[in-house]
This record gives sequence, structure tokens and C-alpha cells, in this order.
Amino acid sequence: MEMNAAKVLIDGPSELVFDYAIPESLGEVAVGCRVRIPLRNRNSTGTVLEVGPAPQTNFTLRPLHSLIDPEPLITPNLMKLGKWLSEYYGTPMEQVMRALLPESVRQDAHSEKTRKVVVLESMPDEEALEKLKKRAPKQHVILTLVKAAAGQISLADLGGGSVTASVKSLEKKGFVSLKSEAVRRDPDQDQEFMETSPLKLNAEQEVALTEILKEPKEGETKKPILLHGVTGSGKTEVYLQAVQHHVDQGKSALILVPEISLTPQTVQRFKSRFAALQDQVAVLHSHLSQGERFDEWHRIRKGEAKIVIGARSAIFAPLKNLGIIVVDEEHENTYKQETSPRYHGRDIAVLRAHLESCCIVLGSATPSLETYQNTLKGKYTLLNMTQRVDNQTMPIIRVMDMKIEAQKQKGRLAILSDKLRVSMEAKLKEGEQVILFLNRRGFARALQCPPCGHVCECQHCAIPLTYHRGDERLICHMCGYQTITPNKCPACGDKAIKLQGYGTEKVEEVIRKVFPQSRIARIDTDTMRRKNALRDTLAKFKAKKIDIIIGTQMIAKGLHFPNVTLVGILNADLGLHVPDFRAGERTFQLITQVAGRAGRGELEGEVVIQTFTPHSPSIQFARHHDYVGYAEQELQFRGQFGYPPFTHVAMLGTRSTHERRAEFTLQNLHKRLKANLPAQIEMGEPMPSPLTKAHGQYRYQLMLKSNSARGLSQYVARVLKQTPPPEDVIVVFDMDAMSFF
DNA sequence: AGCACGCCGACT
DNA sequence: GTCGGCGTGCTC
Repeated sequence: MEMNAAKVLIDGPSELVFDYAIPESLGEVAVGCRVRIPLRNRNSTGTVLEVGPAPQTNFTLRPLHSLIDPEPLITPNLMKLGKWLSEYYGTPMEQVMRALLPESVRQDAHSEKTRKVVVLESMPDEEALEKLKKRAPKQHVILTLVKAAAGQISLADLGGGSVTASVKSLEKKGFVSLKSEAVRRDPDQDQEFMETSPLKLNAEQEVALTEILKEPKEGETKKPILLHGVTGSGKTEVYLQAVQHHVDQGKSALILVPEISLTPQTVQRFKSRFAALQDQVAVLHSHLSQGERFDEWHRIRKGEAKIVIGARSAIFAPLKNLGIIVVDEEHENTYKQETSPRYHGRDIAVLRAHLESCCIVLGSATPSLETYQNTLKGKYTLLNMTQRVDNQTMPIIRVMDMKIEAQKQKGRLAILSDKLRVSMEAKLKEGEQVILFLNRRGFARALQCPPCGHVCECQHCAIPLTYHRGDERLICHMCGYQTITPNKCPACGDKAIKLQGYGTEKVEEVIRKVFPQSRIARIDTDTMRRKNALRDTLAKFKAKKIDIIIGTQMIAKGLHFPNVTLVGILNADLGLHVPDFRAGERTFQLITQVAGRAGRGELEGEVVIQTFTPHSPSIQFARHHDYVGYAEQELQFRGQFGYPPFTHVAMLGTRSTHERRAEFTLQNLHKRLKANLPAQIEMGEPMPSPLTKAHGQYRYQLMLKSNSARGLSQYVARVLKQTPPPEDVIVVFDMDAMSFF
């Protein structure tokens, strides 16, 4: 007899895939179903990968026990997506499955939140009621309350546990019954959203929207769209109207934002615009409780929620009939997941749109070079928005050469240039506000010569060499090249060559001295530890109770303060001279984004950039608001040194509390990888990570490069499987790594 | 010979 | 992950 069988991926780290017979009594068993299965002499759980005729085996298949959920939890498209993820990132399928389903949904036991409600069954007659009032006054009160509440009231509203005895007694008499009712855990239940109407689009927005909504030609699929719009050009309004269009057509929409906690304003705008459809909007992010996530996820799966806004993991939301995916600020690094599977939310979004045959819009003022390159190759459609809405102008950007300032301010730490100080005085006098920005990620120290600005770089990789204190060496973190730390500048011969740096704390101290009258707040991870501290400080700033904000990355994104007319970037070099080939791109993006905080109201904005390397392309092109110019020269550099988007770069790392073990394990892996290294893979040397010790663990890393991401991942995964690491060493493989620390 | 312990491979 | 087979080695 022809019996169908299911290929099941068994839960647990074993990566086991076995065939099981499908008993007829189980009904429809589809791909993506979660199932209970026998395994040896015990029970286990798994996910159905395939369903088909039973394979030829010399043993009889054991039957599936039962379905955990009546319907498949993972749609066929999401299963395909998962398979792709597993191969591309070299991640075991089991771990991919964990990313596909939230833990609370995956768990065998369902956790719908319920509440007890008391329902009126029948009312006693007058006589009985009177009797009750005398003999059991509490029961009488309950009955009146239930009746007053239209025959149904929650147990909690009646007074909770203290009334249960009385209710039980009433139930026995048949007057009421006690039932359970599912309640939705709404993460935003205490918030009110005022509905907003669509804004009038300007000509550029109109063109963009039309192109986004254009149906593909018969038999063709729509190319992904890059919406490149300058800061303040009204991209969000375009997304909103595009989403509206698809929702009107009965389709669903998915909006990805970099990080919910950093983009509350964007989420707010979506929730407000669709306030009338509030029950159809779901927000997914990491701060949801397990229960909230469970509810939101099932609302999406059942088709109740058709508009999903979320951070990267929302890309796996079980939406059906997708009309459009929007990836806001597509260049953001937060789209890269930093635990396994280390996927890039934007890339997965493009793939999902392809699988679902839906429209996808990637939006940014500073597109990633990966995405921009795809428009040049004709794989994506490029739409430009060059004007700010409401005729606002782009801020004027000035660049201050801190080498000259350092000479002027002889002996003192040059934190504030004369120009920036004078501008601040002028703006503050007018009652306008100032943001001072300092990127503090300077821990991986490059060696820079203060008089001439020269930075020691690797000849092979064109990235700054990193100073390692222990052995006084400079190491290249792409290829492993090492050299002795010079005691004078190789360019100008000056002996002042040194590691430079200061933090926000130091800046605050200096600014308070220079501007004793001003109200100053510092925003960084140290001062914003308290819950809601960021929100409160920003609210105060908005209310003009603060004049100057000194901040790190936290204030770079998405903030809209019309009264800010001056932005100072105190040390643009800090992000520039880190051992990462994307350092330049990141600096360009950061300057452009931070500069975009200035002049968002009636008043014109001004930006002052302080740097020791004023001629660096990231700074010069940002100064002229010239994205295309920057991209062109940066792409040329990337091509020349074989960096992404022309290749794929992956990082293989080890971590251990024992330094030698981390080092030895990576050296061992390096040796084995080298043994049969395919020609198209290029490999560097193992070396200590720039952040040698983090979270009590020593870290070593190794760079790999290839034209084929899959090929590289598969090769590394195979070698990794053959060489399991010692127990106390963790091995990390990161395809398309975005961070090299 | 009898039994405890730990490694290693199989699990459909 | 977890079970059980089997080899090692120690004890009765």
C-alpha cells in the first residue's frame, strides 16, 4: 500500500532529519507543521520539511504521534526562505527554525491569555431574589452587577478571588456560569493614536509613489526599488501612501525599521495613519513579552493583522497575501543579526519579496553600497528624491581642520574649534538649540600623527593598522599583517605620533566651562541607563528646556527637532580610522544623518565638522551633500581591493575564557581550512580581535573572502563539522560580516 | 567473573 | 539531546 511519509527535522542541536509514516487519523500533514514524534524510546518534537511517498528503506517507518498545531505554522514560502538562509549563512537548519518561529509560538504548550467571565444564565424570580438578599447578600450583589453589565462581567471586575466562593455557589444554583475568554495582550493598549490623513505629495514624491505602485508587466516580476531621498525629503509619507494602496486592495504590508527603540517616531506615524485599522496593525520587536509576541504572531497568522511594523526579525512574520515590503533606512547595520543565524534583514527582505512576488522598497538618504551597486547593475530600480519637503534647504556644512586648531590651542586638548564655539554662541543667543555629536567608538585605536594627520595603514588592505598594547605592535585586521609601532611619523617624521581620543564626559566638562549659562544634557549609554531616560531627556529638549545636547550614536538617527539649527561633529575621525573597510562609508552615512538633524524647521541649519583629515572623501562628499560622488569613488576603492559589494567577506572567530585555547582552536581551524581551500576563497591569518577581551572572553578572528557566499559558507560549515571545537571554546561564523570587532 | 564508568555512535 | 553498547579497568 502506498503510504505518505513526512521528512521531519527534529528539535535539538542534533540536526537530525528522519522519515515518519503519516497515519490516516492525523488528517492533513503539511510542510511547515510542527509535530510530535517517537524517537527511540522517547518522544520528541520537530518540523515537517517535506511530505511525499515513503522512501525505500530496509526498516518500517515509525508513525508520527500527533500534530502540535492543527495548521502549519510556517508557510511554504517561509520554509523556502529558511532553507536559503541555512545554506547562505552556513547555519544548521534547526537554528534557522528557531529564528523563523518565536520561542513562545514554538513551544508545545499554547499560551493564550484568558480571563474568567461570569455569564448570567437565568435570573431568579422576585421571591428567590429577596431571600437571597437576606441569606447571601454577596451573591445578590453579584447577580445585580452581572445583570447591570448586560449579562456578562469579568471575574476581576467583580473583585477577583474574594468572590469566587459566591460565584461558585450561584453557578451551582444555575443562575450564572463561569467561562474562560481569550484576551489579547496589546503592547500599546494604553496608547491612543490620533488618525492622520495623507499629506499632499510634492512632485518628486508623486513620481516615486507612482513608480512604486506601478504593476509589473505581464509575466514579469517587479524589481526591488531603492528610494534614495535626502534627509527630510518625506520618504515616510511615500511609504505610508504605498502601504495604504496595498491595504485598500486587501493585501498585507510589512514595514521593517532598524530598531524600534531608536525609531519611535516612525512607528508612531504608522500607527497614527492607520489608527482606524488599529486592530489590523501589529508591532513586533524585542521588548515584547513572550505572551505579547505569541498574540501578535497569531493575529498575523490568522490574517487579523495585515500591517506589520517591526525590527529585522519581523521579516519572518507569517503574513499572507503580501502586497508590499518596506525596509526603512536600509543602510542601517542593525539589520544584521548578531547571533546565529546571522542574517541581514534587508537581504532577507529582498528574497522574501521575490518569493512572495510582491513589491519591495528600500529607503535611505545614504543607501548602502551593496544596494546602490544593485541599481547600477540594473537589478534594482533607483528613485531619487533630492528636495526637502516644505522648501526647507539642506544645511550648510563647514569642515574645520583640527590640526590647525591644535596648533592654535597649543598644549590644550583641541575639543572645540573657534568656529564651532562662535557659531554656538550665536545660535544660543537667538534661543536656538545645538547638538554636539561625538562618535566614541574609538577603542580600536589607530595611530595618527597630530601635526600632519597621517594614519598608519596596511599596504595590502588600505585599512588602518590597529595598535596592540601588549607587544607594541600594529596589526592589520583584514589580513593579519604585523609591524612594529613606529616612534615617529612615517610621513612627516614628527615624534608626536600618538593615540588620540577623548569621550563625551570630557566634552561635557569643557562645554560647561565655555557655556556656563547654558542648560546642557549628555546622552550616551552611561547617562541613559535608567528606563525612559532617553525619552524624558528628548522630551525636555523638545520643550526647549535644554539648550545643548552632547551625545553619541544614540542621537544620530531619526530625531526631528525643528529648533535645532547647529550640529557639531566633534571628531569625525573617530569612526574613520577603525580597522574596517566600511569605516569610510559609515562615516559618510553618519555625517549625512547627523547633519540631517539641523535645519528641519523654518530656520536654516548649520553643521560644523571637526577633523584631523579634512580631505578624506567621506568628509568632503558629505560636506557637499554628494552621495553619488561618494558612492562612485568608494565603489572604485572597494573594487580595487576586492571588498564588498564585489565580493563577500566573512569572519570566522573563536571565543574562550582561556586565551590560548581561543587562539589554538582558530589556528587549528585555519590549518584545516587551508588544506583544501577552494581557489575562489581567499583567507587571511588568525589574529587577536581588536576587542581582544570582551565579556570576560578572549577573541580571535580570521577573515575569508569569496565571490560566492554560499560556496564559502558551505566549505566552512563542512570543515567546522569535521573539527568540533573544545567544550570551552565558542566558534562563530559570520557571512557578510558587518562588524569586525 | 562481576560491575562501575565513560566514550561514542545511533536515533526514521 | 539522550540512550545504550561496549571497552577499560578495578574489585571481590
